[in-house]
Amino acid sequence: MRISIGELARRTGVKVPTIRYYEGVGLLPTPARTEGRQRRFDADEVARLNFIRHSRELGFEVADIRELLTLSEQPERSCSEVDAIARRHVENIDRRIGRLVALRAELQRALDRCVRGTVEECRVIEVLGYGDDRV
Amino acid sequence: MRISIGELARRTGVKVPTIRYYEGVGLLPTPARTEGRQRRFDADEVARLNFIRHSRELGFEVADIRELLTLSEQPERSCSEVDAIARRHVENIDRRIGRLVALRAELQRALDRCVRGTVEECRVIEVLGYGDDRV
DNA sequence: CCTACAATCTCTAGCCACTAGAGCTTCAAG
DNA sequence: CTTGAAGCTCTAGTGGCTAGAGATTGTAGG
Repeated sequence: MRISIGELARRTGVKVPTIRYYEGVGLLPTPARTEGRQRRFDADEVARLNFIRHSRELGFEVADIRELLTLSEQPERSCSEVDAIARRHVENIDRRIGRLVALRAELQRALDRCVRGTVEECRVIEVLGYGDDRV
Repeated sequence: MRISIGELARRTGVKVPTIRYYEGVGLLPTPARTEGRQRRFDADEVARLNFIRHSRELGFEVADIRELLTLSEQPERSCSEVDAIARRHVENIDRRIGRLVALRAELQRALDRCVRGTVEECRVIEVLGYGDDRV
C-alpha cells in the first residue's frame, strides 16, 4: 500500500500536521520511510487513525485513546476495561451537559429580565456583578 | 482599603496567580504598589474581580469579558450590545450542549449493545473503529 | 530594633490538542 | 532534467490558567 501522509490525511479526514502530532505523542507507531525520509503508511495505519479520529470526535482524551488502542489490540481480553473507560466518559459528558444547562438557564434568566434600557439598569451586567454564592 | 493580593484572593475566590494573570491580560488595571512593590487593591477591584469571576463561571471568554467590562463602565449607553454578547454566548452554549448530547447518545448506544464479552466482540471498540460518516 | 517566617515578587515553563510558519528537501509528472 | 506540489524538521503560538524557582517584603512577637 505505502501511501503518503497527504493521502492518509485525505482518506481519514485528519490533517497532515495532526497525523505527525499523533505520531509524536505515541498514538501512531513510527511509520516506514522512503529513502528520502518521507513517511509511508499502510492499511493498518488507516484503520488506526480512523479509530483515533472517531474517538476524538466522541470527546475521548489522548490518554484514553492510548489505552483504548492498547486494549483493542488484545482481542481475547474481557472488554470490561473498555466499558469502564467509556462509562467514565459518559459520566464526564453528563457533568458537562449539566453544567452548561445551568449556565444557559442563568444567562437566559438575565436576558429575559432585561428591559432593553441602558447599561446602568441592565440585568445581564447586574447578574455578572453579583455572583450567586458570594456577596 | 489597600488590601493585599492574598486578601483579594480570599474575598473573591480567585487564586493569587490568576489575579496576576488577569492583570497581565488587561482585565484588571495596573494596581497601586507599596514601596516594596507589592500590589494593593481597593473596593473597585474587588467588585471588578467578582464580575470577572462570575463571567468566567458562566463560560464567557476573556475577550468577551473585556468587552463587557468596557460596556459596564458606560452606564448611559444602551445595553443592546451587552445583550448581543450574552445571546451569542447562549447560542454557543446551545451548540455545545447539542453536540455533547449527540456524543453521549452514540456512546450510550454502543455501551447498551455491549454484551460484556471479549474485546474482540466489543461494540464500543467497533463503534470507535468505524466512524459514522466515513468507511 | 531585631528576627523569623509567611506572603509576595518576577520569571520561566508546563498543561492540552493542536495549528501556523520558516526554510529546507524529496517525489513524480512531463 | 526541470518544475512545483508535497513532504520534512523545528520552533512558537493558542487559551486560561497552574507550578515552581529563587529573591524580596511585610508584619508580628520578643
